[in-house]
Amino acid sequence: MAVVSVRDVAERAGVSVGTVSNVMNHPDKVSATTVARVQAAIDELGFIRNDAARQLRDGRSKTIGLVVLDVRNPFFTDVARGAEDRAADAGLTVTLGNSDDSTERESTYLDLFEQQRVHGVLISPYSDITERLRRLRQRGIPVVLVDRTSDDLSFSSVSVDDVAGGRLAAEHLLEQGRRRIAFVGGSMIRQVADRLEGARQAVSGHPDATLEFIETPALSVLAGRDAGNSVLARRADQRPDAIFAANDLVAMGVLQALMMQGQGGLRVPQDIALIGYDDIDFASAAVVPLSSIRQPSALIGQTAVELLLAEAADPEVAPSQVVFQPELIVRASTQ
Amino acid sequence: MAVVSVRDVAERAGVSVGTVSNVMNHPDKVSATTVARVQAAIDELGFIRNDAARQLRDGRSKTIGLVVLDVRNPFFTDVARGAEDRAADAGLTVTLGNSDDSTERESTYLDLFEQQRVHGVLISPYSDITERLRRLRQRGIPVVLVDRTSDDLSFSSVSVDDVAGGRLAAEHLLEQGRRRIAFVGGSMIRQVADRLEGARQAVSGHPDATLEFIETPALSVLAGRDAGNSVLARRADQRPDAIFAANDLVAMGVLQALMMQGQGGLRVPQDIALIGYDDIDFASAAVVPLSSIRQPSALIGQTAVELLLAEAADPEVAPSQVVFQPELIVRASTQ
DNA sequence: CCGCGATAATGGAACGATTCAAGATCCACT
DNA sequence: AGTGGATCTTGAATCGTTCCATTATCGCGG
Repeated sequence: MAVVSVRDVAERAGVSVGTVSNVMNHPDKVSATTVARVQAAIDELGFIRNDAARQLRDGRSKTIGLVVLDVRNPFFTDVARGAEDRAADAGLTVTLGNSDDSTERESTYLDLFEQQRVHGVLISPYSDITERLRRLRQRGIPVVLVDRTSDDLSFSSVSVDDVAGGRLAAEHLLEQGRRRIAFVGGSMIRQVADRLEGARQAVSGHPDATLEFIETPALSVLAGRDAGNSVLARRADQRPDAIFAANDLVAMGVLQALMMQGQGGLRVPQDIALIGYDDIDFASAAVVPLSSIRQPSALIGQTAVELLLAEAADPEVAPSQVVFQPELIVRASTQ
Repeated sequence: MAVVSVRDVAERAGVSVGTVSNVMNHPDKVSATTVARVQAAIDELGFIRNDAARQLRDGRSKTIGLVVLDVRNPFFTDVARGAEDRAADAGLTVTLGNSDDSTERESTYLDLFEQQRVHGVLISPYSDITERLRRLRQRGIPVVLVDRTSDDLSFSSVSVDDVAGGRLAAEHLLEQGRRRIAFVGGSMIRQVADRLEGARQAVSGHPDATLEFIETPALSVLAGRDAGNSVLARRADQRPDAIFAANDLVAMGVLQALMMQGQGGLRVPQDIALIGYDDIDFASAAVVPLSSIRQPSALIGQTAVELLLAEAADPEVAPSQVVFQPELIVRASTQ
């Protein structure tokens, strides 16, 4: 009695397998007494449908694949939560994949999702995989870009205006009287480039201000710490008076490095002002509460699922680009 | 040409479907020239196996289900990462479910995993679902408890000695000369009860020390903040001189509440010492770097998958209980 | 030149749920 | 009692893969 199948249930209830299936999927097509009898058999035997068989039949699974750049970044877990909640409303689940700044991992997840014939794919792309995504869609798997717009508008996308966000951050620093700004970040993703571009635009309006780019190998606390230490190691007159970090993880790393040093530590914001990006929960709890650029993370996830469902319902629907505006959150680290 | 199946590949390569299958699963049973020809056909057609069909055939999926109490807690994402990595080595993936202190959600995920005929279930249980888990196993789905021991040792489990952890934390506070200790936490999970019990044991060795239990509705930053505010609202002589928070999220909330208040704020650790639990990455970056009890989170996840694989390979193998020891990490918040 | 063993390749039967056309049953009404 | 129509139920076909028992092929020694 290891596995119970519809056949067993049907036998027990004295009906055909077709009827059992109807009881579960179209109860209106079955008389009340039969429903009751079948239901009883299901309960008695502890029958659980086999998802694989259902999926095989209708060609697609009830799972949405989500590939993010870094699961350890609370911004992405928040996006995932938003997506999960919205998906649950539609009876779907979300499988979370983590590309971790690796083209290979990213590709592996797409393979996996394609094998699983997922209901759709939400992805915050790391490498340029437009062709790959196009193929996915051609095979009937809807794709929605997350936290990124589509270059040629051929995919639906949900994103935040990163250029505007970068501008907001840099303008805020300039308004606080800072003039030697350093942008700390790296990893070749669009978001970072856009934020840097926004900062450039802001700085270009101030002839006496400069913008320096300190590149990091990743967007992590650790990478931020290294960058912070490199700044600390400079001669005092070579240091920036403000740092704009590509995200809050980096900002927190920078902050740790700047302040932890027993003797030669710098003061934030007096010596160096610091602003991050994402406004994760922990930003407000940092050594010095962190100014940041807030993104509506959960909403991004929800919206992405909505666009996905729209495309799944009608593959011919025109792709739509949803762009949210970021918001400046000022805390102690910049004033 | 929407979907390409083995049949199409077979036709293109001029062989039977069985041979195509053999090329993919038992290449040694097929001549080199045929392998090449079939491989070419696969590439040309862009064939991708249908997971549902494979699963249906061999009865179980290549996915491990993991149910955690709170995905937003970095401790659990770290556990998940560890599990994912180890699972990937075995060619398996991990689906992450989030019970969020809800019996219903927990149960929903178990239903889902059972429908998916997952390879196994890793769970950090919220409610008492021993019977449910037993049934899962009876149906051939291995179960391993995570961050929790099995009451009757009938399940394999990977956990950390929470009583010892609680003792470590409280003893440290006592050594720092604190005598009025408050334990802040809640939610009816074992971990919390054990940590409290450990604290009790430590305090009971000091006749002049007291332990108070401040219950919270959840283990979140928000709940911690509320608890912190309630402490702040007390008359000064009614306040504890040390707080042991059930986890770092709660601790960070408490910390925010104690310090944020413009005027009446307290100093940590001078007025109140504070220690958390888990030692998440953000603990060291807090307003006041947080002392904590470290758990080997990624290792827990890895080990859990290993026990799972052992049980999957041989269901008769005796369940084993792996218990790790926690480690005290002292930072500024307690000294 | 036959037959033997080994190696390759084949074809069809599962796996379990769903669907759908066709058949069975029942009831009301003439 | 017979008929029409509505409501239920049935059983076979289907999804795409893997497994396994057969059959085909080949080389080689007798």
